[in-house]
Amino acid sequence: MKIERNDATADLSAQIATAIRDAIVSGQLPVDERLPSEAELAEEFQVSRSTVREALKRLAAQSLIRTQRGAFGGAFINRIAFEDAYGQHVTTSTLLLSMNAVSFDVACEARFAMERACAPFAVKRRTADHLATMRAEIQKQSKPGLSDESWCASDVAFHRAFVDSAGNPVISYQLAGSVEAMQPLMNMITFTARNREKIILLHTEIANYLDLGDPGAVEKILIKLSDYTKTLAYDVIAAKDKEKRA
Amino acid sequence: MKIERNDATADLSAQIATAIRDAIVSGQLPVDERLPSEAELAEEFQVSRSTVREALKRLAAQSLIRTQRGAFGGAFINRIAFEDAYGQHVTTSTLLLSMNAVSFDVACEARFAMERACAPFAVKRRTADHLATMRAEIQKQSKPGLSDESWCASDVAFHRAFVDSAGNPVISYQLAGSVEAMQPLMNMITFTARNREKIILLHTEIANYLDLGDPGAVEKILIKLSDYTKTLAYDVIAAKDKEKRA
DNA sequence: GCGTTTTAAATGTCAGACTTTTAAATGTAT
DNA sequence: ATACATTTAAAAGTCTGACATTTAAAACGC
Repeated sequence: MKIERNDATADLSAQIATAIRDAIVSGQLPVDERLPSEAELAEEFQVSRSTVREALKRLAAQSLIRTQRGAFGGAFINRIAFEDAYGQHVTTSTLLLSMNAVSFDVACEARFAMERACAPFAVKRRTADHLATMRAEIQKQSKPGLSDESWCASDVAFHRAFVDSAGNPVISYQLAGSVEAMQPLMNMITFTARNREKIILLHTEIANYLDLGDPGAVEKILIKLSDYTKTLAYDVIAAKDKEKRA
Repeated sequence: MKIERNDATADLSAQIATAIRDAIVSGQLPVDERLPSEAELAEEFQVSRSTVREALKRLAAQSLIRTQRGAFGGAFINRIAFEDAYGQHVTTSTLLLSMNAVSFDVACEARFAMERACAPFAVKRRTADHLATMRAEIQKQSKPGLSDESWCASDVAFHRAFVDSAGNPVISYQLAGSVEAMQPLMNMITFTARNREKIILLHTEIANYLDLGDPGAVEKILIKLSDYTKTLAYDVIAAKDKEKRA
């Protein structure tokens, strides 16, 4: 591994983390390879062990390495799992939306545009399992007395099943960021029984057309769902504005 | 902030990082809020300062906080910028593809499916700037003697401009992961002059139809481009297999 | 040969000191 | 009084050295 500390202004631990990260990303360090021990790295980079540890924690936070205690333990290059990547992506996306005043419209547009892109693959590859999951979520959504939060969670689960039915893990991963990150925004909406009824109808139509294998129809319903979601959001925003002025 | 350390098996620094992360993600800590000093956090969580520091470095690695030295410095909740999120997303996606033996087909399908989803918005919102960038990249690609690496970089720049022309930052962010993460895979392909010529033609057509405002045509070209890219990849894989057997 | 114990190597944690940075507070001269 | 220089204190950054804990290999005993 190269000892290249480019940005001399940054903290030592950040420089070291970057150096190791670059080595990992560029493929110089194969998966499951063990890094030198903390003491050895400290010697190599001419810093204290604490500094090395801080660098390693940075890498661990990104799932680039995992550490194992004990003899023959150490820091190992981690094969990043889809699961880990999901989590990070969702966290980042959620914060990105909530902190940057991304409008509901923009987030909604992005999400449904990408969901529509799943339709052609979903009709080809959806399994009975996917359809069953979607229909189970629809059942849940029909239950009276469901809290807004549980409703939204079920909504996410439904859409997740739909996206997964496209049978492409990369698409599922990328979309996790858009679909799940919108949940906090959706949670702001108070869904009336009438709202829910309409959405459940659209969900049912999606499941049905997916079953029938009509991608065009699925896309059309998704557009309707997107439009309706936006309408509901408008009402919430309008109500808030009114409140503010009062 | 709550002192909740759920997973007693994890390292203290990981537990503390999780506790603070949860507080940030759930919105309990507003942007630019200052966290207590390291010494205060150490007291609060009843651990040493080093342990707190390791926790903070983990959060810094995810751009959740930024630290400032000096009096009135400290750790502040960071407003995560699209730029930071881009970088993390690209790093994670790149490793996800390279480490998990995601087939070229799957990655390619995901990428072009999502790029196609941009077409309707791109034709509506593309500016003269976007078109100029795309055409400039096409010019670059026509230069003889361009290295494969430079060629791929320009290819990414072209597609990035196309995606950006959809005028939705969330779409741009999500797609960065798919488009840029494929570059290492694309780099494995050796592009002959003839290959490049064909791709340049398709790029030109995309720019032209974008200019004309025909989303259907753009999508068709993107499908052609996707198919052609897959063909080239097949050849590389076939050649490698042959080499292996020899 | 198999189970147990020992051992050594590694990470995890702690305590305390020192360095550097930074902005506010204070002082000083015009 | 204002502008500039100096001091000061708070905080992160770094280092050193110690000890605790975990773990798998090696040594040992039966």
